[in-house]
Amino acid sequence: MNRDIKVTDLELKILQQIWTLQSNPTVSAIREHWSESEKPGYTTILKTLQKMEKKGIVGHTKDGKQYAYFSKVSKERITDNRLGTIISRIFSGNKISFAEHFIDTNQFSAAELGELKELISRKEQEEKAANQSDCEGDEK
Amino acid sequence: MNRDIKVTDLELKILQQIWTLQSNPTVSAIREHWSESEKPGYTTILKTLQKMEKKGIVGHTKDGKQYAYFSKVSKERITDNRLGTIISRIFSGNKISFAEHFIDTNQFSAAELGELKELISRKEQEEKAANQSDCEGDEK
DNA sequence: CTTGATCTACGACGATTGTCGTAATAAGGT
DNA sequence: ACCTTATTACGACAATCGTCGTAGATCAAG
Repeated sequence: MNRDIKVTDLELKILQQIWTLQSNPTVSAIREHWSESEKPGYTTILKTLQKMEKKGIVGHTKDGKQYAYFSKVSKERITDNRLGTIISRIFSGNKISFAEHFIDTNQFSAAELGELKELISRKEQEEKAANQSDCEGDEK
Repeated sequence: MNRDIKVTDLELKILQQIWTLQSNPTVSAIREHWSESEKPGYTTILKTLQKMEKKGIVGHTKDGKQYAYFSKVSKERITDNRLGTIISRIFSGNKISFAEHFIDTNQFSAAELGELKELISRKEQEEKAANQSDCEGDEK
């Protein structure tokens, strides 16, 4: 039922504000996150929020006469969808190949490269631990 | 002038075929890469290619009465654009945070994790070498 | 209760996308 | 040269997106 989650550019920007702000923002609060020169009209944001609500991307509660919006999709859902497209369409499904591009084209400092290795090492430990408990628990 | 390179879903699928195929494919060749049940009409592909050409995304040469299309944008351009959006909008510009998500949500085998570490180590060496030669005079 | 200010609801519009149908064109065979 | 067929060109259409203008609803102050 929760199919393809696909959000447009404006929708994504709106979601970004909702995710960033701690509490459920009103239309005006969401709109504050554009620079004055690029701020879309109030009704543009509102209408888009209403469409998003119809699609199940956001919901709202009432606060006086204003609406306070909250997200109904996780960053992870959106990320997975978009990243999945990149990997499958551009890198033919090869995650490693994508990773290579990612490492190569971003300027990472030595410290950041260290962090990345740390991340991977941690993951390796996790998997090792998971395998271990598999052997102990699922015994014959 | 080569601004924002933004391609739609269908355009990206078409590019995928062009990138994948070794030589410049004709419309029919491109169209072959859809499963029979989902294959768009011949003219759908053609028209989209024509629009893409107008936008400078592809070009074509003539081969008898057929056109042979080739890509004018690199996978890297498209990747950077799309990945840039993900990192800036969803991960607030934090590349490491994105990497963490990437590592966590994809099921990497032990071997793949090894490859990833190898990739990073290689990058570390490269940077060290680059710094070295910076000190020697080839500095910019 | 009336008024004014502030929000939301709704409709319209131009641009773009994906989709075809159909017309025009070009090659090749006979 | 003529006809058939494969290919390209063009126009149309519904759906969606971003964008507003404006109408309607709601609340607070007087």
